[in-house]
Amino acid sequence: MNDRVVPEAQRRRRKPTKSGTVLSEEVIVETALRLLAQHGSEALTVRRLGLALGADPTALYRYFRTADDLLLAVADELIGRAQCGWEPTGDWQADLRAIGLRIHSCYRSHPQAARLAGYRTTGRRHEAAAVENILGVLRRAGFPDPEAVRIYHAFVDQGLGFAILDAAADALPGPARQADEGVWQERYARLSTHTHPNIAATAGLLTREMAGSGYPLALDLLLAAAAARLALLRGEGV
Amino acid sequence: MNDRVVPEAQRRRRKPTKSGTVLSEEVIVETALRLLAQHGSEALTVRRLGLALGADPTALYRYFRTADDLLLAVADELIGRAQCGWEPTGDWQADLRAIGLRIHSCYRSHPQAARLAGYRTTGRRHEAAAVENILGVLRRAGFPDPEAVRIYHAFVDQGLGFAILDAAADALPGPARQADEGVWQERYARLSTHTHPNIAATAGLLTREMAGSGYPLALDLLLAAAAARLALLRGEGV
DNA sequence: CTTCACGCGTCAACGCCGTTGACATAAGGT
DNA sequence: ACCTTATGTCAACGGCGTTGACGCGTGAAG
Repeated sequence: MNDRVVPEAQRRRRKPTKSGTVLSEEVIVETALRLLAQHGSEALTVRRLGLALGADPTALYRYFRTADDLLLAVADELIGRAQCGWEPTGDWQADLRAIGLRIHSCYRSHPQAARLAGYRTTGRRHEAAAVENILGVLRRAGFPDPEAVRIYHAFVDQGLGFAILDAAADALPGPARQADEGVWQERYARLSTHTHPNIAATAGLLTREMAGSGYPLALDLLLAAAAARLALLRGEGV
Repeated sequence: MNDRVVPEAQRRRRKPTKSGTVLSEEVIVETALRLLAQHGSEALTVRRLGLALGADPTALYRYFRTADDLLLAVADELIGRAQCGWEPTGDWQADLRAIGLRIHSCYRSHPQAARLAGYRTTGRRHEAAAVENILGVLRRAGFPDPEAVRIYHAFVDQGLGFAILDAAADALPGPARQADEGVWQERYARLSTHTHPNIAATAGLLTREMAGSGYPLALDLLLAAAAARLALLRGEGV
């Protein structure tokens, strides 16, 4: 049914659910975020969300056309939270590092939303603000416009790519997640020195390294290389 | 049931299905890839795969313990295809660049599969070979083991991250994809100089830049920064 | 203060999904 | 030629998202 949903602005009557709570888009999105944070990504089903809200599961269809729609609303909320309170310091490398890490950690803390919607270009308010901020940092740092735009692209998509990759791993249902993480110990640490000498020689290091995210290092490498380019441009310019 | 699956090596008897086809891991994985390519990522269900194979859906459980297991096999096949035919040249930067671009383009040519399985750690044959190769390139280049492992992690996850990000965008259903791509022209190019000065100043550049992938530049930046680190290590070492 | 339209919570049901256990059958070493 | 057992098939389970019909009670209208 397409016309089940009444736009939030036009809602007039509020009927409490059986258990007494009053529903709204806001309450539902917040409950969904709480559910995800507390009980993992498997917990977000229409039925369980209904249960958590103390309402019939199908009541949600009065607020969102599909479960997908609900997830997009959750994702939108995330973008806002990632940027909330950020201020430029004047040190462009520190600023970009901070922005990158914020996006990454914010997406990872709500992995299934990140996985579903992290690669979309929304064109909405929060996204536009982020683009403006990052471009500003780069141009103020002294990158000429064409270079600023190219680095912007690499920087943003690197952050989103890692965010989606790590979020997707975080969002795996329990058993699969443990299995994937265990591979480094259970399997790679036991490969023969003969067939896989390089893995065998670094097995212990690998197990430890792969437990975390590769993003912080990749981010630093990108920033370092960008700084080298900037120095080169300045050196030639003068 | 855990003991339904007989390891591929030990399989002896082959009984054709009702419709006459003979099953094997290989046939199943290939059919799965075809299904994904032709009918999108939602098309990969046990039941539909069984239908496409002309077999009872549950016959798959003789080959893969769970549907997730099957997905891992698909992921590994993708990794294998990305690597097929690659040979080291001795120039570590060129080698890593080639591997990175291969993974990226291979995943993008199977966007549905990449989106579904690109972030998994399979621990299977092709993945192990890839890990071994990349570690080998880095260690032969002269990176000490701890550094080699860290750079391996950043390099691989950056490649996978961009691959999944770009694949996800490629795999968007037509209208949504055009909408997302159009945002740069339709929306960002029209923002006011006053509220978004940096976007307004670079709008034309942005529209052109965001049409492609940011990966090639990000890859080069990562390799350049890694080379700088290596030079530093060598300088100090001597 | 009454009336009454309709917003929205509820219920039952549909058709998918992955997975299991029991069963049928035919291949192949002996 | 037998007999073990690999492997295809079938029926069934519980969970999922989603829909259509129903009716309660709220808030506006008179």
